Amino acid sequence: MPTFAHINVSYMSIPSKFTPSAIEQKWYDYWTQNKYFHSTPDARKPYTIVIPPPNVTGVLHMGHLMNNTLQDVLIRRARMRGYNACWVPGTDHASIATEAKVVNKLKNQGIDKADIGREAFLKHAWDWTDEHGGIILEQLKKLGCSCDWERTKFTLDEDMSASVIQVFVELYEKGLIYRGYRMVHWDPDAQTTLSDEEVIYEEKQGKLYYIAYAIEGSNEKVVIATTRPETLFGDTAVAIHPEDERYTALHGKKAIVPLVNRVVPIIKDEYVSLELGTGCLKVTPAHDENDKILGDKHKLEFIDIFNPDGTLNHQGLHYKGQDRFAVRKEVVKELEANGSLIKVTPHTHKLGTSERTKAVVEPRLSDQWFLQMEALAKPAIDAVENEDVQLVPKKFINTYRHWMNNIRDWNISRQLWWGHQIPAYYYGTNNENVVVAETEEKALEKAKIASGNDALTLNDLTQDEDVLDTWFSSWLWPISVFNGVLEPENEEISYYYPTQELVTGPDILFFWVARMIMSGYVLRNEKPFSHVYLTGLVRDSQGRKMSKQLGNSPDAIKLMDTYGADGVRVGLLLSAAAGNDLLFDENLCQQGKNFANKIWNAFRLVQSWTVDETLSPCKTAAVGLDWYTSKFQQTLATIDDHFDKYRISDALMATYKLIWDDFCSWLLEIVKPAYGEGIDAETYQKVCALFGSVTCSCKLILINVIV
RNA sequence: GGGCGCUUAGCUCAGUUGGUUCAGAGCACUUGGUUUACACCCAAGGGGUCGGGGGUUCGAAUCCCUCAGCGCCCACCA
Repeated sequence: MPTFAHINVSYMSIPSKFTPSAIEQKWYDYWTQNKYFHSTPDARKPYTIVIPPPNVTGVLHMGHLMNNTLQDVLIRRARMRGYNACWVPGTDHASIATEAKVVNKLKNQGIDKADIGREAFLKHAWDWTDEHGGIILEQLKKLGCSCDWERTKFTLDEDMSASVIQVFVELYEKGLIYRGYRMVHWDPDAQTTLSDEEVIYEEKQGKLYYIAYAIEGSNEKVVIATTRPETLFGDTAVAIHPEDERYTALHGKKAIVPLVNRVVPIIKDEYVSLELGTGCLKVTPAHDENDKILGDKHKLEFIDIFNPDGTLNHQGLHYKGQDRFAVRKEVVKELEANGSLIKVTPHTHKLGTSERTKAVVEPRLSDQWFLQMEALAKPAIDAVENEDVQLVPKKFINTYRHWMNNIRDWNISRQLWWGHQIPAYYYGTNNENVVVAETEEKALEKAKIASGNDALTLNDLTQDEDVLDTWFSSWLWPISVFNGVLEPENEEISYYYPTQELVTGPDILFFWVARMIMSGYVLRNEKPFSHVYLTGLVRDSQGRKMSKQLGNSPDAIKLMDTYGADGVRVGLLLSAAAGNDLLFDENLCQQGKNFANKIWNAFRLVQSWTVDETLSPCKTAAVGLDWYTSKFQQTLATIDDHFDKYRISDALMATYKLIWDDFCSWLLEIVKPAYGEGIDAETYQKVCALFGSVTCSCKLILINVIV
């Protein structure tokens, strides 16, 4: 007896090994023998999908449901068509997000991360991971995802970590990775740098402050406009446009920064706009990217006024130790009191905020590791442009190309502990020399050679404190899960790579997809996947983004309990046009649940019939069967076509109508014997066969249909 | 500021190369039926100047221009 939908939630784990497993072989035989689906000429070739690894301590949300249902449908279809389908699951250590959670947890216990040190902190982080990790994988099983579970990977697994380190070393040796003192995005909450992609610009209503700076040796003043008066402690120049006639009198003069009374030069630079503000600019080289350029050009002093947590350091004088935003208010008051504040006007501007912590990002100068991107981007751009890697839907090609053509070097170091520690080792009296190697021992060898000093010992080496950006491990995912970094020629990677599909959201097109394409070419000179299916965002029925704050995101687990995994899967797929956001409505899950029940009821009906051997084949039924058989073949071709074009919801709708309207409402009604009467053997047999085939087509989507 | 996309029935969306298979689907709705598979059913039905305006064409939801509204991505401007 079959178990069903909302009653029972089960999952099938179908392992795919290099040689087909027994279960797999059984599936394959079943499909080929029954010819419900034509096996393709490519049958038995690998068909691989690597899962976008969810955060290890994460919980299933609507996006996951959508994403993984799609992957499951694709992988089941491949399996049915006779491919050796392999779907690799796994989780991501999510450096910054996980570390933030652990820091918070410790804080609640009155423990400060800095006090306990790296080792003890990592112990806590691993405890946390062991406790919460893997929950999300169990939830995926509940959703019915037929992953190859014994292949499950975690980005901090030993071999995965070794892969990351090796790639770092390789790219460093190729000269693609370098260390540089740059203006980077600093997240004062997480106290780490961020890559450009991790900064989200949000429009904020701010103010523009007009402040008078005195001119040295005169009673004149010059008025500058700024949105950040608190940074005046770091001012080391005032800039004007060389041809600005309003200010020709200032050429060669010096200005006095209020409050600090620092005498700074008035510099001339074309960069200054004649229209904006007052045409006169304060220059804070340490805290603004443009000002840094001016600072370098005019050889200005760089004065860093902030502590890592966003409070002011001793440069902030009497504001030392106070938060930057509190200081802004106080500085404005003080300026007003001494008459330096001329006026304040409202001003909207885009503020950079941290993707993870939402903190306002601070531009900050520091030593960081970078990966040169320009050379890596070239083959990756070509791959997408000539459709060697196909983006579905195509509209994302433009976005992709634009980003890739303007790509900047990737800041890959993070001032965190949870992650892959950078394999760079410093030595020398001031740690001024650096070597990069997979292990401490290898580093020591390199250091000895580089320094010519054979007496160096491990104690003379200090490893870089920083870890790598999480995405620096994710970008290797399709390769590293098959151990393709450490053993580039191994059987598995040669067989499974490149993979066929990547299913993910457009929000990580740059974070992840583009970088995987780049890593594929730089490490293996081959694309990582042939198709990228970009799903839409799941929104609520009013079109709002699902978010914790709004509380409009349904509990994925509860949803499955209410409607069954099948109901939820159908509900999501019904509106799953690629690349379009979908407005999620629970009614669709209800529809999905109804669909599952419809099949269940049809099964009960057929089961209830008793065969009467004395009856000769019914003629009406034969006509019905012929009609339905042809209808079925026709629809099957349509469904296949929809799938080939990634029109998953259309494929589902075609299946839905075939079963509901054609099979149930027409065929079964025609064939159904009158109450109390039996059915002839031939008709019964044919109906059963057709029923088997009809459920085959929905097996892609419904996981529990077993007849 | 630059780029991309969307606007079709009450709702969510299809509509691929412009032409009697182009005005569609599902849900919702209305009416009738059915009470021994399923009220999670069956049948029939109503409902849209395809965002506004202009143009190209024998012919436009489909191509071009323009306006309006919505959304997304990118960008260092005080």
